[in-house]
Amino acid sequence: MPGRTQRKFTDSLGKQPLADFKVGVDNAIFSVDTSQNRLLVLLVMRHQEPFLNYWGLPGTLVRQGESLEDAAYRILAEKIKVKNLYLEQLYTFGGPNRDPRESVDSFGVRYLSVSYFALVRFEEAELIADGVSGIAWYPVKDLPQLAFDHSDILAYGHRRLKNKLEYSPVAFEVLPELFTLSDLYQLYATVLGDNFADYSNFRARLLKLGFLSDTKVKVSRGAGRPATLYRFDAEAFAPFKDKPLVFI
Amino acid sequence: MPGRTQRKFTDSLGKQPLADFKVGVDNAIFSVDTSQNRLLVLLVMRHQEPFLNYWGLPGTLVRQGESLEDAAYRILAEKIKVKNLYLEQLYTFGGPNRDPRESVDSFGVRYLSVSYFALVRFEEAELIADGVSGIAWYPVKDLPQLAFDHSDILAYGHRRLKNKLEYSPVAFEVLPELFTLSDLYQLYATVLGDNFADYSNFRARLLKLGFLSDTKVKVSRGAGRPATLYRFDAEAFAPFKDKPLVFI
DNA sequence: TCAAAAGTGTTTAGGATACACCCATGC
DNA sequence: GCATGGGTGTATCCTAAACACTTTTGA
Repeated sequence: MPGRTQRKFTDSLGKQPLADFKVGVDNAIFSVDTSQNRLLVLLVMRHQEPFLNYWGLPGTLVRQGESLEDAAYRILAEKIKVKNLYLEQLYTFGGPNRDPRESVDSFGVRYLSVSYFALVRFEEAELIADGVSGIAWYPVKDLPQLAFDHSDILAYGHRRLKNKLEYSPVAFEVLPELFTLSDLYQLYATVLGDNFADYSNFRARLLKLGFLSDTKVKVSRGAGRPATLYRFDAEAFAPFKDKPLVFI
Repeated sequence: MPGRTQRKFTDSLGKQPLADFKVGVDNAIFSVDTSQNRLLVLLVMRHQEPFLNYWGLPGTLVRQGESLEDAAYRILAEKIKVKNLYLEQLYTFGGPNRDPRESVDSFGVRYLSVSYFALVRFEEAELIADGVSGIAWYPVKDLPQLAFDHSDILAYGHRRLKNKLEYSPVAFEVLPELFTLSDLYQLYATVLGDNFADYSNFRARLLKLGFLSDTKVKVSRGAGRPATLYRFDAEAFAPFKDKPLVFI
């Protein structure tokens, strides 16, 4: 489990031989459905053992000549088409016996999982249905039982996503180039939950920071006053790198 | 490099066979020498290729039946004796060709490194000198050239340590059970650098939070007014878990 | 008695929070 | 006109930050 550890030493293995590993990559791919205020995660139905017919995170084993990150992009590209995304490494799970395959089809080969988390734009993400395999967005508040330790990975990814939003401009990787302040607010509010600042304060704070440039263009969406479109100005954001809680 | 990534997809490997891995664990072990206000990191001199006679992080390869964390504790215990420590996983580096051994002595075996970072109490840490191997504390501000990508790992570990201090009670894992507020302040100031709050404000803030219990015991260290010894009250800290910036 | 370290208090400026309120549009 | 969402302003409270000051010890 990620996080804090405090433990006694256990050095009693003597001089065991080295373990041989296959390395897997599992992706926790999130998106935000702003129309329904839901945070979603991409799950795929497994069609082979172990955990046949369970939902799980899209994953793959790393191939020769392929970097970990390459593998993460490959499996992502096999499941959805997106133009914009944010991706970063999460955590590496590697205890012995975490994967049932270790006991059966192998001579002591261990399976290690490097997990990645990604954020993609829901509206532009096209799921790739290959005819057989189930693939679907699930609300993180209402998940089925998952294969392996994928619920742990997901919980950890969710926590990381919330933290990221608070200090880094990930949101803009996933918003269209031009967006309204409510778009931005919706995204924050649905990811961070309800005990989040109110709209007018969020608005005032962000505008004051000065890295959102007003395009003067208005857009009308149904009823109500038309909203101004803004653009994220990466240069103007530079001074805020490494500063905590920019967005709170 | 850890952190943000945004990149085009590269799926052009066709159906390569899976890669076989050996998995290494590298530890960035930090400690704080409060008497000299320096943040230190533990380095060992390498006595074999690759990078013969370079300094590097203490590391080892994972053995059969051993978890990643077990391996991290094992290598740590081989180098120093400590009673208290904090240890957590950092990042996994696993691109092809990051380790020179991949090209020579193996048939396509890849080397992957899972890095851990640890914080130990400087005063109680006893280096284990095995006669031959060099092993030493180096100030992070003044490092020699390191083997592999160990400088990257270290830089990342340092960043993580600074963040941890700001919201989590790691400091108390590494302070004696009873400590003075200056002890605590020194630790924060030397890790976080000089643009840190002044002593009196730090003091006032922490006491107000209410998870430091006054033991009423005074201790005199040379000249100056004797200091009060405090104890960290984990229960009283509970409400602050998951709250950002508790300590700065 | 003086330097050194611990501990207290005060002042000020900026930001978070909670609102009340005005504006522009579709129907 | 009126509901709907966008946008502005203001009063209050709190805390960060800077700094002056007092207390208690060893030498």
